[in-house]
Amino acid sequence: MNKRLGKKQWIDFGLKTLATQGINAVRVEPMAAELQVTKGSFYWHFKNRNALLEEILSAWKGYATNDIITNVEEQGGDATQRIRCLFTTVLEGDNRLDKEIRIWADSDNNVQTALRQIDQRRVTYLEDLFKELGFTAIQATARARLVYHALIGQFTMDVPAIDPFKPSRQFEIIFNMLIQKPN
Amino acid sequence: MNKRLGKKQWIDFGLKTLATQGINAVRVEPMAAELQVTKGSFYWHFKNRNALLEEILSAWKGYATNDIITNVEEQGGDATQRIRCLFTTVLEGDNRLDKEIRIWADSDNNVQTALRQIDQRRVTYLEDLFKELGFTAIQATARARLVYHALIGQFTMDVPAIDPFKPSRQFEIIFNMLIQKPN
DNA sequence: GCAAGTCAATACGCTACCGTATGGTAGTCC
DNA sequence: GGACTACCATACGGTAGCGTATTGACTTGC
Repeated sequence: MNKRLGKKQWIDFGLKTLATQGINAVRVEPMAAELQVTKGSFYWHFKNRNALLEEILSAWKGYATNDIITNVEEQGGDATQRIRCLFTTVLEGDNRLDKEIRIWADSDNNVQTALRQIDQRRVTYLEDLFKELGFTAIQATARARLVYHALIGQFTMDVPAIDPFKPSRQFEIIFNMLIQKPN
Repeated sequence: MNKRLGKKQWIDFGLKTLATQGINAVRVEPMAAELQVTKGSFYWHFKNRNALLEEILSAWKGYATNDIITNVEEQGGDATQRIRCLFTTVLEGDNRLDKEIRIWADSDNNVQTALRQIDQRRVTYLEDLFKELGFTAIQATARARLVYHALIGQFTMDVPAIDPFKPSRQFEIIFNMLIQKPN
């Protein structure tokens, strides 16, 4: 048993706490208690609470940049398949961290900025997929935004991702709607 | 000049503070300072902070129940017009309060419950509109959810509601997409 | 014009947390 | 085995905010 902690453990635990209990629960004394150490440990690794928050944010940036998109691209397939893949990946994933980051962003400008960049990147990716399907720029943009906003909305209200009764049916309807060319 | 405060002023100011600075800023001493009184006033009107929070929540429930839907219904018109009206009303409105309520709900179960009810009501309303347009139940459900989630997503990321350059164009695209019958 | 009722100021104790200072201990290096 | 490093405990002082108790002051009813 390695009772001694490293900086990484603190950051990981910070991320976990953020994801499960929100940014307000990321406080040094309570966390120290849960980790069975005192804050003496914390202040050895970090200048102050804010330093931890910054580390947490940049850890998330790492995850989010090297993210679903990469994953989807690795799976390959044509645009239709990739869109489908992206959907299911997001819908089935655990989005609590993303959600809490979004909430955190409401009260912290650095987080806000980081989040916007990630959002931008994702929307652009979606746009490209739709263009690949033959949609015009503006058609692609409209669709990409609609989808992305819906995805965000989906998990900020934590809708049970898959309706237990009519599961994939709705998914297919929406999917077809998005893919259908206008007129 | 009426320097004396009533319960209502406190609640209103609470709502305002919530909308502009989030639930974390709804604290009695800071609010008292801004209102140019001491907390002696607050504790005369309320048992404790939580009592204020409850009042705030139920005030919001009032707004939210007697809400956009009522508004849209008053405007009248057929389903298409009403959907269009609902869209623009929401997109042009000030959704900060709704957003902060949603954030608040993340850390308070009562709020969560209230919010779910409102969400439910709104989605159902949308569903009915789509049914009125001749969609089957499941088609209507899928569309209603997609739209609602997108709307939520739209303002939880605070996307500039109307893109300054291509304003209504995207709106029309999405609108047509939603209204078009499958196949 | 005086009693009741309404609102507010002040002063206090309490908790939760931040951050610092200082000293202690267990491994590592030579 | 002494020095050095990495980590942790303890004790302390400080702040923000909650809630309570007491007193004061203005307002209205009679």
